[in-house]
Amino acid sequence: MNKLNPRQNEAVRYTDGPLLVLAGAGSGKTSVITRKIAYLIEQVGIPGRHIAAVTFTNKAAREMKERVGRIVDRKLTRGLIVSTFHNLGLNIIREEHPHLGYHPGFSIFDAEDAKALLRDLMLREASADAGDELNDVQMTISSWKNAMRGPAEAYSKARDEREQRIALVYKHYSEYLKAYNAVDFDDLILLPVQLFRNNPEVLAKWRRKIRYMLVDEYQDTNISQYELVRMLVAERAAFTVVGDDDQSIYAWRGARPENLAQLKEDFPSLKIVKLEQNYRSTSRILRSANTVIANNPHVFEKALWSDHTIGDEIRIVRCRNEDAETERVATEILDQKLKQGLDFRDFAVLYRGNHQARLLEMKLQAFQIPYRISGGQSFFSKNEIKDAMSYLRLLINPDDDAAFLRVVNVPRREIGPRTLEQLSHYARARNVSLFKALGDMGAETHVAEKGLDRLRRFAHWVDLTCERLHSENPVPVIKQLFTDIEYEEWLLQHSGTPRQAERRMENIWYLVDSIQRMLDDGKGTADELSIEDAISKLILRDMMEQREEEDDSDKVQLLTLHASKGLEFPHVFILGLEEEILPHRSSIEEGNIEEERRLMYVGITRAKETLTLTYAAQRRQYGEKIETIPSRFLDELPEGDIRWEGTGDLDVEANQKKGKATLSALLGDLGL
DNA sequence: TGACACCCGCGAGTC
DNA sequence: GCGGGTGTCA
Repeated sequence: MNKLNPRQNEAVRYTDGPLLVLAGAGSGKTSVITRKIAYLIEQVGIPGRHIAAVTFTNKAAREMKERVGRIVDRKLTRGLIVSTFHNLGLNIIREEHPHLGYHPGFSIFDAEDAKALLRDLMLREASADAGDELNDVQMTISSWKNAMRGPAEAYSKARDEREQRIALVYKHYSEYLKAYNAVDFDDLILLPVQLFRNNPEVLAKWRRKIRYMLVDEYQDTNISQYELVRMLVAERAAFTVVGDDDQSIYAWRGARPENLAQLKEDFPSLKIVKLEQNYRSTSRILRSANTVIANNPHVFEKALWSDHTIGDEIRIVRCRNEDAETERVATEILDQKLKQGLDFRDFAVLYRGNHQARLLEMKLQAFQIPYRISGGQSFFSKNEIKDAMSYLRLLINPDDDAAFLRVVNVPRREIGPRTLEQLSHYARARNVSLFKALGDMGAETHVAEKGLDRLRRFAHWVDLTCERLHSENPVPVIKQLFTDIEYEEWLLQHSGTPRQAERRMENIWYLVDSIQRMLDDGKGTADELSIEDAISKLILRDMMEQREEEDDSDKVQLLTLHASKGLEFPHVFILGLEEEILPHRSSIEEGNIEEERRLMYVGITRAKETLTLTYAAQRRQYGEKIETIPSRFLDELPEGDIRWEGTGDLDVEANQKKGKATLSALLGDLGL
């Protein structure tokens, strides 16, 4: 899509004031943002280093960066910020850490580290009951942070005893993070906001730096993210935000679609441009999406249209039970692939909950259909990567207790829980990190001589490696580290097969390589990274996707409706169009049907050519068979654009026959 | 440290 | 009904 339509053009060229672009699904919003960056640099004359474009995911940031790189001269994009909110926050914190009381090389606790710390605090302080589940505590603290509420305020505004207890844990949690020279993900946004509030000069400096700001997926911003944007753009209000209130599906993790309407109040001169031409789907698919979403109240009205053909009817397939449902999808994929000469990658199956994928997976395997499940284990949650990252974190910040505890006995150094408990007791009494405690722990402690000895040997080795990391070429030092600890041996002992161990070791080398690449990339430029910078950036980077994209083999895509946002597929199936599934039971109970409807809307608008909705008349749920009720959203579809199938019963056997026939046809096709 | 019994709870998942 | 997490043995 090289030529912009009039509305897109307007969105790109309007730079006189604050701009909100309401971008419907498939209306080319990424094009608008990238073209606008080019326009700002080339036509308006704002140097790239004074422009910041912010997204939510690394993937989106990467894509945008790449697209800008394709249309703008590399020299002109120097210093241009295209990053996630969290990366921008990290850069601000890194540059301003003295104002915040952090030391260089501070650690970033991921959700797991944070959880471990909270678990520890809850056990220790007994300030929270067993009734306060760990996840619940973590979520509550996170939501307070996202709403920019500190521990003191959280305590004073606590509505009940439970919240008071959590506020106390929150207080200790913050203190410990600070003591560990660590921040969590929420802090990456929160700390810059607090910094800007308390230091007008620092804020002024960043306002001078960022002269124009663009925000993608604006409906997904939470309170603190919006505040960050608002503070940075100030009265000058040189910004463009792009969003779609109908695709707001993350309220449960703090997103505030209200921020769209709020913008109009905070910036009365706000101009609004609507992108309503859809370049993705057939008009039947769009009409269906429009009529469904019309059942939601709207602050901003919009209607998608397309000049594509009318396309096939939306099919609603009733199946007898969930077995028949998933089997139907499998056989249909084979059938359509064969009849229409399609590839497996042309199909996507969407569902409300991850568990729905399990049965589907089994059926696809049975029919030997290759598939890819998104949302699987990410690169950074792999154990070996977590180990490696913890070693690196420990090297740049020895006070990082979470990292220390993870690696102190990996591989085995025969430092057991008893020794560690005594060390941690000692550290707690003196309010220092475990590593520091180790440094000045004397013979007066009750730590057994053997344990102490082993701990000291470990500490000595860390110190030594630390020193070398800063005085020598860092990457060979890191490689040496894994040799030192005989990590490969350890993997061999702890993996199922030698092949698996080998693969896991390859992951480690891949990680080391990317550190090398990050250091090389910035060499000699203003973006040159120190080893500390590179490591902390890595914590926020998901390299998994890059790896997967290399392997773009021909597979059916299986994903949740949430994970499908932003993607498109020629042929889409959505499973489980049933009350209590879509809309989800808890949403019905909470009275939050609107977000479920948006989820349905997102699902429908993923489809380019055909859309098939299925439901099971009977489903096993929590062990018992229940008669289901077809989803209310089915009734909201335009009657003229849908076709019901399988309303008669007994289609399971027919399906199975059809499936077998298709399978043998396929095998015949392959000459098997 | 691993094998196994038992119990719980059942939503989506970015950084 | 089942997967995952925890606790308890050897």
